[in-house]
This record gives sequence, structure tokens and C-alpha cells, in this order.
Amino acid sequence: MPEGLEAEIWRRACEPLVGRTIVDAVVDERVAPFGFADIVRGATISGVGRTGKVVLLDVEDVDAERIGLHFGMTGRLVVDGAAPIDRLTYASGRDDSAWDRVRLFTQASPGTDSRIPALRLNDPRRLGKVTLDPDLSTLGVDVFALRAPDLHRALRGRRTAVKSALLDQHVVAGLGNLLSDEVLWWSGISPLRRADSLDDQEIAGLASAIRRRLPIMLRRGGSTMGTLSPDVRSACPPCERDGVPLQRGSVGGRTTIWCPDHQR
DNA sequence: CGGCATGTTTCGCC
DNA sequence: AGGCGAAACATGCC
Repeated sequence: MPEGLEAEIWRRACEPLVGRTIVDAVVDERVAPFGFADIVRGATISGVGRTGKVVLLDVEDVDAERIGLHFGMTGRLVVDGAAPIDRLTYASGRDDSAWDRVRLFTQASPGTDSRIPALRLNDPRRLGKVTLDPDLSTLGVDVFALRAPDLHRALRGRRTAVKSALLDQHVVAGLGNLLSDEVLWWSGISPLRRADSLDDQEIAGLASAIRRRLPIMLRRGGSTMGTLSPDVRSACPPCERDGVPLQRGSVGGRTTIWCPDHQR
């Protein structure tokens, strides 16, 4: 489930943590840097941020400045016992505490129960991870800030399929498999097109589709709430726009759904 | 049981 | 040197 939209939803969910102090951390050592719990114990959370698919907790008074939360394919975030996104379409809807990879406990404050972790990173497949002071400098422009000139720069000189380029976090940070298919569908561009073959108008259209669709899907609840929903992806019904059966294939090593008629 | 899954990293090949 | 594609990773679910 985690793409940039989910990361943004979880970033917002983390806002109530600002001002609290981490009194304990329990982590699965396999997904955390060495000594993570000892380093963050005593940290005061001073802000929350997000870059691409990474949620960031700014921390003070410890030997680190930021905690990075990465969700892999099946990671999800539970804050103060509540999951902002409950439904995992491609994973179980279960919330098994055995899958908790990170638990942060904060000091008791009004309205909170200190026995409940303030934050849980719950991830059955364990492809997510937690980091300290993650290097974000290699990431491309964030998907929420992206404008046509950014996209133009990002795609220039790339001979790979445009979909592969969109999935590359060094090109654009925050687009995942579902969002990439979605914005290509809306902009009428085939995922198979060479990235550097898009003309200015197509790049403007793609950037515009990203800018318009993201807020809508964010309001609806995430990457699964688009025209190419998981149901559509599995059934490949006629294209909502022109009635031609949607096509399924593999692009950039990922299952890709597109309309062979209006996406050119 | 086989295949598939919203992601990233690594390796080998140009 | 760096872009590119395939494989690997780990585990649950249909």
C-alpha cells in the first residue's frame, strides 16, 4: 500500500506526536540500524515530514536529527493505536502485533495511554525499515511538488520506458506502481513509451495529471482509490474512458495496466 | 501448491 | 561511469 500518498496520510497522522518525548523503543534489529533504540530513547519529536515515500520524524536532544520510516510493500503505520489506513488490499487486513518491527513509546500525556505504543511500524514482509538521518539527497523531486520543468529534467536522456522512469525514486520521489499507472492513464500516455520520447505537451499533461489526481486520491484515502483500482487491475474491464478492454503486462518488472486505445 | 503482491537493493552487462 | 534489467529479499494470501 505504501506510495507517496500513504506516506503523506501517515505523516499527517504523526502530527499529534510532535512535542512528545520517546521514553522507549522496541525494534526488530533486522530492520533498524545498530543501536537504534538506545539512540532515540530520550528524543523529543519536534516535527514530522515526508519526502517521497519516506515519513520523517524530526528529533531533538539525541545523537540524531531525524528518524526515517520506510514501508516497503506491506508496511503500515499505527499511531496511538489507530491505523489511518486499515485496509491492506494486497496484504491481510489483520493487525498482528507479531509483525510490529518498530514500537515507539512516549511519555504519558493528557488523553494518551502510555502502555499503547505511540507509533507502530507493522510489516509482515519486513521489507520496510527504520533509519537514522536518511540520505534524501539522491531522491528525485517530490511528487507533491513536481511541476512540468522538473519532469522534463527528470525524463531527459532516459531511454527506458516512461513507467520505469516514474517508478525510479531517483527520478521522481513518491510514485509507486499504482500511482504511475493511474497518472499515465489520465494523461493518455502509454507506459511503454520511451521516457525521452515525450514531447513538451505530453510532459505538461503528465505533470498536470499528477498535480490534479494526487489531491483527489489523497482525499479518497490513497493509491488504491483511483480509476485503476485493485479490482480493475485484476479484472481488466473495458476502459472507463473509451470502452476498449484494458491491457495487462509487465513493464519495469511490475504488473502494469493500461488502455491500448487512448494511451499512446 | 504455484503464483502473485502498493518496494528497494544488488549484481552483472553493456 | 552510469543506465538498465533481472534477480533477490521475506512473507502472507488467493
